[in-house]
Amino acid sequence: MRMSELFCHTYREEPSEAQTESHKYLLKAGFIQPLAAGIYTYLPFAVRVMAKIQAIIREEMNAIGGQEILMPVMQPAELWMETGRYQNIGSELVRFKDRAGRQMVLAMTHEEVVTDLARRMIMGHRGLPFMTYQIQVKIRDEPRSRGGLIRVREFHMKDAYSFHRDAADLDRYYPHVYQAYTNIFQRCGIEPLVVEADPGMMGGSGSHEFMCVIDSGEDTLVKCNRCGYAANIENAFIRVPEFEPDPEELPIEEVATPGRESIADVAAFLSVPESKTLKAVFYNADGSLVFVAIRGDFEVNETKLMNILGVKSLELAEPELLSRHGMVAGYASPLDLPADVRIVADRSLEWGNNFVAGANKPDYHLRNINIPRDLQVARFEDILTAREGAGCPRCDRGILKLVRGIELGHIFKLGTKYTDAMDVTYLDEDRRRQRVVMGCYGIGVGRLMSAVVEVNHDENGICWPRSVAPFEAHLVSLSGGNREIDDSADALYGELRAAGIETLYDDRDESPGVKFNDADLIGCPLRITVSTRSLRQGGYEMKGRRSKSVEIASREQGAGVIQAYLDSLEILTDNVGSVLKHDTLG
RNA sequence: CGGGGCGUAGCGCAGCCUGGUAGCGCAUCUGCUUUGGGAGCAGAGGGCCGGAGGUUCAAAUCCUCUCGCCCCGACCA
Repeated sequence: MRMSELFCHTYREEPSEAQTESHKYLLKAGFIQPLAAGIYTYLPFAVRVMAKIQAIIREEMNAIGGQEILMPVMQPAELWMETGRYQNIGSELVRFKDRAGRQMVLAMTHEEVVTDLARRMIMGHRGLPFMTYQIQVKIRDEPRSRGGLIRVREFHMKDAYSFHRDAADLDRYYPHVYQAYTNIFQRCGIEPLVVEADPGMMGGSGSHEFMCVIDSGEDTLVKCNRCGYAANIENAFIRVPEFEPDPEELPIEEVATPGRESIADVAAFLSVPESKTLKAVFYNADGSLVFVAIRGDFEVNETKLMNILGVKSLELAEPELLSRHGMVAGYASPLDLPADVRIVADRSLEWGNNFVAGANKPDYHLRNINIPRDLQVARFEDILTAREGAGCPRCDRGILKLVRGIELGHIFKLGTKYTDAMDVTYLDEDRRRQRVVMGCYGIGVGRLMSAVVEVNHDENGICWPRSVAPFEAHLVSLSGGNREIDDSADALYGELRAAGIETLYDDRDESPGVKFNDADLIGCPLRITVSTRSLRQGGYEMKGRRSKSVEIASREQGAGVIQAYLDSLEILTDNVGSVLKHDTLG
């Protein structure tokens, strides 16, 4: 491609709205153009990168028996009512009426349609298992888009769905997807961290997220320093700590704590560690008040709490709701709770005694609250947030570390959530009607492109891995009107194209500085310069974008030596369908 | 949805406090010179100052409302 004809231009100034590196460079180098909040046009460079990512995804999906389909974005709301998600999902699901007044939605994911498809297509056990996938636009009216392509309202997702005769077959298939996902991310130049995750609105029995570990990531992850345990903090557990309770339970005692409302203030005022306090956190869960009791030094994990309560919405209770139930914010007591207030006690309360808690009147706390002496708890739940330095729940001596990451892919064992709701069955060998079991597997394509940039850049621009670079070679001609150099560069461009090397040819009438800076910014893995200097040295200069190593290729050697140099730059992890290739679908 | 910030030329910004002819740099176009790290000179084009009301002789500037964008939080496969 000649840059003089390319529909794209780079920017000299840093775009002001960009906060993350990938957002900055994708805008500055002319890969994307914003249209509205979280909605972007993909320009030629981005389209080329995404096409390469998609090609990798297709290879890996096909290698585990996937068959590509394409499902509609515009869907009748009926299907979503059938699974209940029409009612359960908030306004991020775009709803509208068509001209005939029928209720419609724009697909934020495709479980409903694919499950409907399955019930039309599955006849008997001979038709199982199978896996279909698509690369299709998803529409999610996110409450807050951010980070360039990291969180957007319209994006491309590879979503795959597998259908099985039973859970055991899904269990057998799931590791193949796991492996294919690992291959995909590695081939794009990212070593993923796989974490145990919360299935969220998707439902199902278990899921794994494939994360790109980077400080700018929006998810917090825990990782054991000794064993392989890793989890999204939403779903992370900790080892039960060693704990030495006080030798005896002391009588309850009321103490004045004027103006001390926070755990930190109360603990300091009474000279006790925060772990000797009982923290009361109030939530408005689908409109009703929930009293959460947790040891003062821990934080509530709201994802876990929502799962336990089985509610759709959870937010901190507003003061009015508290007072309506006779509770006093800052001094609330778990004792003598009104009957209509549900209490959820975290298991951290089992790891202590003689707690300090609110007295349920302003400026007073109670010392020496003991469970179950003073407070009967039907059941302790795990609703605490894992923290740095906590013990690993899987091994004896491991310590958890917190890292940040970007969620690139998510795989779910959905089970029968959708096939139950939509009644998808098959006849087995004994002519018994059986429920179909599902898995589903997603990857955000644009987000993956962004993550590749987050991980592969320097202060001058992007350093694309060869596997997904918009072009392999960036040919820079510094002719300055010199006919010999123009001819020489033109000839080389022709040779490279003939040799099948994807080349971006900077034939513009620009100064060397402009061309070199653009080359660094755009980030093709190999830069080739033709200039009076290079010709004097015997040919063309080859410079690796990442390695910055420079070599001269003679004019006679032509494209062959460039191909060889390119091949030497990066060892591709060419592991299509590796490891688990056999014994899969199809 | 709460909190904060910002909307002035394609991009980055100044001007606003203290009302009085809308500016700067880059980019674009023309000409000449220049060509190994964002060139020089000369010239040119480009604006409903986000929008709507209001105050005023006069509004980019002051007031009210509104829309949009960004950030933090809530939310989120």
